[in-house]
Amino acid sequence: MAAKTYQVVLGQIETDLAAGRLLVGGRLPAERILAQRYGVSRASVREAIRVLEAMGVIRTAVGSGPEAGATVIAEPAAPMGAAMRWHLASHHLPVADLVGARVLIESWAAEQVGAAAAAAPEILLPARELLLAMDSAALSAHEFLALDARFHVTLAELAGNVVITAVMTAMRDGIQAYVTAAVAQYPDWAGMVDRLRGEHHGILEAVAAGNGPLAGRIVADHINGFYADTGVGQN
Amino acid sequence: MAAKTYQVVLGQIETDLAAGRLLVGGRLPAERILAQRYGVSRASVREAIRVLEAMGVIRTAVGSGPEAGATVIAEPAAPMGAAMRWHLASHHLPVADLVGARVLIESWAAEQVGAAAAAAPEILLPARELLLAMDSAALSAHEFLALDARFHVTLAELAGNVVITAVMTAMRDGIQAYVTAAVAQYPDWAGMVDRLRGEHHGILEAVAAGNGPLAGRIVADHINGFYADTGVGQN
DNA sequence: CTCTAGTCTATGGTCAGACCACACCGCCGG
DNA sequence: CCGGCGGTGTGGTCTGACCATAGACTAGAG
Repeated sequence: MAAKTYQVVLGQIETDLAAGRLLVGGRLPAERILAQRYGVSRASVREAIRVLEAMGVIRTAVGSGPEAGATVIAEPAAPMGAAMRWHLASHHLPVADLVGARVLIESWAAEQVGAAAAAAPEILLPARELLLAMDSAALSAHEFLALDARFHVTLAELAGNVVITAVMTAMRDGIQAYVTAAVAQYPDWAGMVDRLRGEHHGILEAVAAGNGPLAGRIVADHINGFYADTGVGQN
Repeated sequence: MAAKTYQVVLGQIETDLAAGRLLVGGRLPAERILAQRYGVSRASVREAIRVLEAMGVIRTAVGSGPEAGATVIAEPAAPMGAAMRWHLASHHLPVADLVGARVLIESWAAEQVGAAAAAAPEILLPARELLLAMDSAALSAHEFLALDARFHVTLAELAGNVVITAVMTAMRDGIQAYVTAAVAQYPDWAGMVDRLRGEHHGILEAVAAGNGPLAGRIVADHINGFYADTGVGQN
């Protein structure tokens, strides 16, 4: 199969990226320049740029000045989240499998963080602040869920593995709409919030105590319990 | 931020997909038709189609007949693999993190499969055949690695979680070039192959015996050992 | 001298229309 | 009956134009 024109452009850009000629924070040449340089039409360059954008490799902006143009970024979670959304939409990615993957990844992350927190307890500060914010009574379900999502992603981040963080973020992105929809119909949301708060504190305490395995078990129960009660992933 | 034209098109297609108006195996209308239907230019439709292609949602082919056009597919692993390649290239995704994620996912998968194989041993047949093929002495390093990759992905598939399978496939895709490059410089490839063969059989035996935890441990050692010896991910 | 408003310019965003390459489908002549 | 050959629908690519935006520049007013 002969490479399509836009794939040739992608190959060139990948080479530049790997060789360090393009750095994160730097900018791609203008579309018209790239078209001329590679001897292709601007339309083909634009198709390549669309793919790069979808892959979280660049961000485009119109106008002039240092913020404009195609800037190289590094957002590995974005394409994975988008991919999960698309394949959830096409009904070929069961929500239950996402839940299973979350249990695996988050319980592992909790274990790791438990070990790390024993040596450097201060790393847990961001997570503590999120829990404090979630203890506020005046939160809407939507706000609470947003903080909840950040709490889980933060814990995963603390495990210090970019791949795990990316997958975790991607799953939250993909699943968010389903959670919001399920919660909107949940009869006893106030009670649910109370329980979630308690479980969150349990997780953080276990992690802070350096008890990784316990933290992992609580996380697993926390996630499984939530999805079992709300019915997300049961269809 | 006003939605760009191609994003509008993507939104329409996502709606159709979620509503079941577009099914896997079905075909998108022709680009010219879509352009007319949404009142946009064909270029914008094409940009949307490029994104869908990158997301593993469609496959395009020229010509006429049932195989031509944009066919809806379901390849969630493809975009994740591509994303990992891109972000490995931009040096913002350490190979070591990929290795860590592999250890987590594959050892978990081995545990799961161990439990499942106790009830239905025949599910291991494809994995057995791959090991037999790998025992052939006449394999080049490249061929061996290809079978090795399939063995690992097959084990992950047997765990029956689409997300895990996708992430696993993606990691193999992303890491493949690095492994090939490292192996090409490895001094004692013959010895390495012998060891890998032995470890693979050990994994499969533990799985077949229903000893999930043991299988998980062997898998973890197998992966960590390989990367430690070849030096992949140490830079 | 300073500030403001208007203009310039570089950039991505979008469009229209054309032509090519390809692969099936069906007609028509042998 | 069958084989070649043109029709037709599809994506692939190019050209060239114009619009929208946002920073940079500049001339004029105060």
